[in-house]
Amino acid sequence: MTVRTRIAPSPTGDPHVGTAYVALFNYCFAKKNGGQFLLRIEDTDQTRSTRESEAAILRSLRWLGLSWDEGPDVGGPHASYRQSERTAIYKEHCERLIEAGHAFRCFCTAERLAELRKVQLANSPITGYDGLCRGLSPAEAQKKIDAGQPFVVRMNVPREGVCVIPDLLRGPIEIDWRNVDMQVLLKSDGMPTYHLANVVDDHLMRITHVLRGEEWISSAPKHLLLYRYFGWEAPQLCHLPLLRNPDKSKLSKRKNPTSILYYERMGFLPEALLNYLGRMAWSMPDNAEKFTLDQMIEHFDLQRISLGGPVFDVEKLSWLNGRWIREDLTPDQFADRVAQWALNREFLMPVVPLVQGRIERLSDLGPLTGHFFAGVPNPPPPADFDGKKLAGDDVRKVLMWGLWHADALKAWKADLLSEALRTSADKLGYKLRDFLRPFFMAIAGTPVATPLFETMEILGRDISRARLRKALESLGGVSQKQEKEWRPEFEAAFRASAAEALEITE
RNA sequence: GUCCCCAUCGUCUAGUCAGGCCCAGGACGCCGGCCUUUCAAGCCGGUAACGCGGGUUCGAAUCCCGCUGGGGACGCCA
Repeated sequence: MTVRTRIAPSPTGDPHVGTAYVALFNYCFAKKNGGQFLLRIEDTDQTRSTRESEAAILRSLRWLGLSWDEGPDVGGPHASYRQSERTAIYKEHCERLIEAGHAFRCFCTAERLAELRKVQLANSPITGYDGLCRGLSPAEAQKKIDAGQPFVVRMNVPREGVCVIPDLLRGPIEIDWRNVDMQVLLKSDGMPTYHLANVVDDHLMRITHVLRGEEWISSAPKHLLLYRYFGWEAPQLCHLPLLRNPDKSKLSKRKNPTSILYYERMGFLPEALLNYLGRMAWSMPDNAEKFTLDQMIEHFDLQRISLGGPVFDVEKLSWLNGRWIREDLTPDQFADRVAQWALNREFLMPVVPLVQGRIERLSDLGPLTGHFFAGVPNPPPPADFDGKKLAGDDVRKVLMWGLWHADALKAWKADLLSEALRTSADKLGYKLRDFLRPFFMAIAGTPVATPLFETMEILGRDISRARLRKALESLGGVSQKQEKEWRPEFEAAFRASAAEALEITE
C-alpha cells in the first residue's frame, strides 16, 4: 500500500503559516515513504470560504516549494478536490448512515440549542446535544420534513465505554464516549461539516496517514466512529504540536503575523521559511539548523518530532533567513531574488498609478515609495505624529481604531478601508485629513506619501497591522484598561454598520 | 468548569523509547572581546535549563505515581 497524505486547508482567509507547517510534515512523510501528497480544499463553510483565499493558499504553498500530486488545480483520479463540489457524495453517505441507524435528522432550532446549553452549563459540567430528535419515529420525522421544517443530520454516539485513539506519536489516547457530542454531520444548508466530509474524502481519496494539528485530538473519536459506521479502515492518525505565540497560546493573527503573504512581503526567502518550519518540533539527526527540503525528506522520521508546542520566533527565523541570503545565493541569484521580490510588474503595477502623477524626476521614487520596500521599520519620533487638530492621547486612540479595523475587516481592500476610516473619522468628529495623519505616519513614516488606502492594500493586512502596532508601541502603547475604555465606542459605531464588511464579529 | 495533550536554558532543540559516556550539548537572543574606514558579517568567550515532591534502582533529565504549570477541545468553523 502506498503512503498517501494530504493537506486540507479551509479557504477562509490569508494563507496561514500553520497550514504550511502541517503541509510540510505531510509532504516529507509521503515523499520519504515514496508516496503521494494531496491538496484538498475544505470549503464547506459557505459563508466564509472564498475563491480568492483558495488561490492565495495554493500560490503560497507553491511559493514555498511544496507541490502536490493531486489537487483542485492539477486534478487527479479522485476529483473533485474541492469539497463544495462533492456535496452529492456526502449526502449519499449521510443517507446511508441514517438508514443504518447511525445518524438521525434533528429539527431542533438554534434557540432551543442555545437554551439547552445555558441550562446544562448551569447544572452540570457536560454540554452537548440531549438527543431529543433521536427518539423521533421515521413517520414523525417524515411529517416534519413534509412540513418544510429545516433539519440537520446528527451522528449517534455510544453512551458508554471509551474510545481509544491510536496516535502515532502519543500512543493510545483514551476518551470516554460520554464526552463526545452527537455531532452535526450535515448542516441545514445541505453542506457537510468538517467531520463528515473529512472522513468520507480521506477514505475515498485513499489517504493512509493523517498528520494534523493537536487541536483535532478531541474530535478524533467522532472520526474513528464514522469509519466504523461506514465499515472502513481508518487511516493512521498523528497529531502534531501546535505552533505558538510568544505567550504560548495557539499561534494567532491577533498576537503574531501568521500570513505567509506577510513573510513573503517582509522579504523572507521561501526556502528559509520552510527550513524554519522544519525546525519547529522537528530536528535533523545531527541537529543541523540549516537544511533544504530534500535533506529534510531524506532524514524525515516521525520519531524525531518533539511534542512540546514550539513558539514561532521571528528573531530566529530572521537569523536563518540571513544565512540563506549570505551563504546560498550567488550575486546573480541575489539580484534575481530582489527582482522577483519587488522589482517586477506584478508588484509594481499597482504602485505606478500612485506615483506617476506626483513625481518630477524618477529619482523622486526612492523617498516616495521607500515604505513599500521597508517591512516594518522603526516609526518616526512620537512628536511627529501630532497634527494641529489631533494630537497626544487621541493619536493613540485613533490608531487603536485602525488596528481594530485591521482585525475586523472582511477583506483587505482600499475601498473597504476607505469606508471604515472615513466612518471612523466621522464618528469621532474629525476631518478626514486630520484623522488620517497618524495613519500616514504609522504606515508610510511621513505625512507626504502615496494615497493611504491603496498603499495599505498593497502592503497587505499583516504588514499594515504590524506597522500600526509598532507605531502604537512607540507612542507608549495602549494599556488593557485603556483598550477596554475605548472599545465600546468603536463597537457602537460599527456594530450596526450598514456595510456588512464593516461589521464587528467578536 | 469538564475532558484530553504536553513539560530540558527567555526561545528553538539534542539527549528520554533501549537508565550510567550529561555536575546536560548545539543554535537564536543577550553581554564582552577580536577583526575592521562605519555598520553588518565572521571568529573567540560569557550568560542561562532537566518545574516540584515521592518512589524504583548501586545509579534517573531518562522508568512509575502525585502535584504544579502551560496548552488544546468543548459550534449547523475548520
